[in-house]
Amino acid sequence: MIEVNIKGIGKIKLDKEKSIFSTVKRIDKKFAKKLIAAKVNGREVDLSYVLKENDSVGLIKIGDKEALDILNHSMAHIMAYAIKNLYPEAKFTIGPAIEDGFYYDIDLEDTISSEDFPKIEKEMKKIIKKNYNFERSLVSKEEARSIFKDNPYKLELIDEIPDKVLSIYKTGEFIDLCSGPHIPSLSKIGAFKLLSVAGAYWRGDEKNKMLTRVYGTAFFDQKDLDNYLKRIEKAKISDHRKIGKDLDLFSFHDEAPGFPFFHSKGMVLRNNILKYWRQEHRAEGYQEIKTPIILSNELWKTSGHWDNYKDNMYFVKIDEKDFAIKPMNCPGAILIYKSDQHSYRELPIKYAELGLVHRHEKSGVLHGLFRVRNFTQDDAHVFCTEEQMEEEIAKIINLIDRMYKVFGFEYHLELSTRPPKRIGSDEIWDRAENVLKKVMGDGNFAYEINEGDGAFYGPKIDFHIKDCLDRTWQCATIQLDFAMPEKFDIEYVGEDNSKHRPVMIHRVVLGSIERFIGIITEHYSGNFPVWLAPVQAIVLPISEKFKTYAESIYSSLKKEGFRIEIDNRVESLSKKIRLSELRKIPYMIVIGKNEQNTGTITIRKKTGGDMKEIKLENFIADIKKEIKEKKL
RNA sequence: GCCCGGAUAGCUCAGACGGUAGAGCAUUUCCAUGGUAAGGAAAAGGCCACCGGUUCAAGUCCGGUUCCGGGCUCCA
Repeated sequence: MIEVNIKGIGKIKLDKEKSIFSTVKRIDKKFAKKLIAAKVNGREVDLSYVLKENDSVGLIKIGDKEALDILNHSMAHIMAYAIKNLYPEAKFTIGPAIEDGFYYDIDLEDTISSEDFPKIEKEMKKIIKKNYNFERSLVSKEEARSIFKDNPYKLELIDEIPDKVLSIYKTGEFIDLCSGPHIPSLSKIGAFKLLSVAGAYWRGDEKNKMLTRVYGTAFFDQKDLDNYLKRIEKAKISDHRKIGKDLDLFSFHDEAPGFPFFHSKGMVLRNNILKYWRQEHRAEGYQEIKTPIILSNELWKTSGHWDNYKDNMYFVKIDEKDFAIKPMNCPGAILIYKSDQHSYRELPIKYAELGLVHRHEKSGVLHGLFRVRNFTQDDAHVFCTEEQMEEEIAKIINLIDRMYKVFGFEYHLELSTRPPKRIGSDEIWDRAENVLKKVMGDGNFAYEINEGDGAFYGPKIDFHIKDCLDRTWQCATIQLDFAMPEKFDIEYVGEDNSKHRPVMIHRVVLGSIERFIGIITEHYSGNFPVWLAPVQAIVLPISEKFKTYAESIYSSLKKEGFRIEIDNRVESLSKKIRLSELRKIPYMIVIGKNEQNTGTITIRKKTGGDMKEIKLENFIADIKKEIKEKKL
């Protein structure tokens, strides 16, 4: 007689050891059908797991996040099985479940393209029809080595597993090294689809062989797959590269790969963001500066960039002397600090700089405005005393929080600690990391730790924003730096009339203005709030008869400073509305006989429906209020 | 940088087997003077990314280059 505790069911006595599935089935047959796997004493196991005395069991059923992960992981095996059937020489490496799907990395002589997907999917369906089980068995390391003797990747993995006994799973003829668990039956698979194929280095190391990675996704229900595919489609139409082109915001050209061109409508976004940015920074006591783009190599040697950042920098020669195009703004700010003596009374000194930096990025990583080779950082360098730094960091966090709210962003924090390649002593790093931890702790900010990801001169707090494809992007960062002041030997005169070393805080709020514009474009799907919209309203006369009145409305609004257009073309109203909708202009102003007679205008909001005939001055007051409040 | 794929009109895309280019939208003009997401007609618009090769003949086949896309590595 053994006793186990099953969460949601309670303590159960069994007269002999039984599997989880048969135990639950005896109690609730219907419920058992929904089961996918279980967690015994905190470890995920198959439903075939045989219960032991005192086991504490949590059930994983359809609907749980873990269940979907297990399904996807099982699908990776099925896909591998199918690929093995079609490409017998394929060597399999790892095939995990990931967010929204799974992949398998395969060493393959043939190339697979998305055109091969139907063929592979068909083979997968054939396998699923056979309704195999995932048969788990335990083998010794020696047995495992002999089973996978032709697969150097699996052998490498086997050698690294500390356990003496390894688990393998057999599905039909396909055997894979795997800790499991798996779905109890292939009949649980509701729907699946192969999504894409890509290259991936073995173990993510670019020195290793490039493997073929096939991505796919699976769900318990066809409807869930359909919804997922719809979501992907929706993300595609929010893509800032597409919207940027459609709305004439920016462009890229072969003549300057990775260097964005901003069109006049894109500049409206940019200038309005910066206007707001300057307003916030003035209020916070920042002084705006501007430093050169080209600076002597000597400076970059002093700063440590030459040793730590050279591969990402561009260089030029001027009058036989070597110069670098700045990849960061800090040395310039330091030169300004050094151009004068400073007293403790002046601190903190906060230099803000919208600095254009250039960084050489590998060609394969360029990605619209998200990843470019030149960008404008909304940078600032705070020079302060050690006593002031906590307060200053807290102020920066609050500033970032305030500014992100205006755009309606969610974000999370990460603390990046000392990287292998760095300047400054371990004591300095300890101190700096502790200060950042303390400030986040005091402010009750949850954060993750990103081990070894700090800048070469100091640890940092990073703010990550989520975009429409659920990718996260680093925007704001706060970096604490004891090293650079040392290198540049900067100082202030203290209360005691002797010289002291200030601490430097590097920080950006929006990060890169270019990237930020990309992010908000996706965030709003191009439907910018009125304060940002490149065109805020468009006047649409119903016919030529009302041209004069329409033009008078247009010029009144223009005079008020709004970004306004008029569509005077000889086209139907429906067509003009459609085109304005496609251009995502927030307000359409329809002018016809009624409006002319009563001296009013009719407002049509982009969202449709909501139409009203009002007086021009009321509209002006409304829209001014909306702009002032930066209404979302 | 690496793997796979792509590049045809301003935009979105068609173009079997090689025989020198086609649609829709946008643009211009004309007709219709219109009431809330495409009124009708016509015109104009192309070094088919670039360089080379095969061929009587290349948008199409083969090399190479550039750029773009999906990933990997890296990153604001």
